[in-house]
Amino acid sequence: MGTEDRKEREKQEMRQLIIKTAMQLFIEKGMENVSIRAIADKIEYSPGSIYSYFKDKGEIIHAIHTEGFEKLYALQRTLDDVENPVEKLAQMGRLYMKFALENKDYYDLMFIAKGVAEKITEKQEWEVGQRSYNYLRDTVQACIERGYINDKNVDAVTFGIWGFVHGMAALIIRGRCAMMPEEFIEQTVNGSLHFMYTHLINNEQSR
Amino acid sequence: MGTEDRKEREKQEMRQLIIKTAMQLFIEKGMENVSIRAIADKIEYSPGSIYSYFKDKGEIIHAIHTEGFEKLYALQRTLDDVENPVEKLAQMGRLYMKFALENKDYYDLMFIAKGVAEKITEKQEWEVGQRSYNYLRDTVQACIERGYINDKNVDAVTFGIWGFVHGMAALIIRGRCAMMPEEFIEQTVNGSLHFMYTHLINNEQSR
DNA sequence: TCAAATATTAAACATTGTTCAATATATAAA
DNA sequence: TTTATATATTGAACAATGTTTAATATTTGA
Repeated sequence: MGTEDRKEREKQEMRQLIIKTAMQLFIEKGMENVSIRAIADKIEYSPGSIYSYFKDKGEIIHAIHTEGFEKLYALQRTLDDVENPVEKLAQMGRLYMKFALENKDYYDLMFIAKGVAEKITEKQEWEVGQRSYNYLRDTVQACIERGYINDKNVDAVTFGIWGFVHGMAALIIRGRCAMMPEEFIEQTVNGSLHFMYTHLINNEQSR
Repeated sequence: MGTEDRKEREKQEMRQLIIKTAMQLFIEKGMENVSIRAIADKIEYSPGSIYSYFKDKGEIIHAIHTEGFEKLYALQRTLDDVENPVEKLAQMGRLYMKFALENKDYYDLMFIAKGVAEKITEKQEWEVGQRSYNYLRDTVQACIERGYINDKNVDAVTFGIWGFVHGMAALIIRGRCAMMPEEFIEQTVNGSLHFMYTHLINNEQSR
């Protein structure tokens, strides 16, 4: 009779509205300055109502978190056609930094914020992140197999490279770059990425 | 007549007691689960009293933050006698990771936590961190000057190397390493550090 | 011993996430 | 259409948070 389907659809729409509104407020006022009441106010519902759609605040945050991973993975997949794994790695680095710095709130939630990762290990919900990690790992693996990287420890290299880009992003997002003027950050990051790729990777003739 | 000196000393002792107690509770129950009331309880004072010694909670956190930087800098200075800048860089990397992973709460406060860095830019209180940064930068500079690193952009290289170690530390501390089993983390980090130093640095004969 | 300065307290405030009985609304059967 | 049942929504209440402040103890200097 279709009415149950509609109910379910409306429920999902409401969930989406809450998530969307929460994200708007996150960007506006910063993640920790957004209360359930503020979200409820904005959609003209009572605070208690939110709890018929989400178990708690953490579940809202987790939903946004997952959305972020979808976005990142979609970006990574634009590199599917890049044949040379070194070129792919270089582009992925730039793309990753771009994503982090242009979506600071998403990135924060995904990779920095406290109290988000804990619940994830409970469920097997890391999958959505695992996809992105594997995409990087496969590229590193290809680099090693084709002799571009002289280190057989795929996991160590992958983690190191991830740490490298994440580290810069995290330091910038969490405001730990007081030692350099704001306007130099971008070129410094570019310089660092360049340094990484010219030094970590063997040039063609050496393999 | 000395009584003012004593007053001042007692005030400082009280400040220290509060900081010490706060740190204890931070380690015990995690940074965000420590209330002013809990600290007050533990030292058998009223919550309000804390505010005669610290402007607000942020000032307590900031004091611990500064303590952390003292500890880190002291560690770095143990490398003063290492002549070879490459060796010094390698050791500094290991030492930095060790500090981060053995003092997760300090490290979190110093380099990850939100709401700590903001107040620092207000004052010129970044100095204590700047010292540590310069210590790294000077070492990188020496590496470049002696031809161990083929990149003239000192700041980019320094930031990149810092990002590299910070990134790994931050991912571990904030629980973003679900893709690898707990017991492999240490050896992976060691592998990454090794990868970094064997690839970023020219070997002796090439300079 | 006593007035002035200082330290400490307990109570109050506003804000937070969350719960829950009461109420309104929508649905399915008669 | 009316009625009973299920669902959705509300608003008040709770406990915990950081912080302020008027009242109270305590310490100080004469």
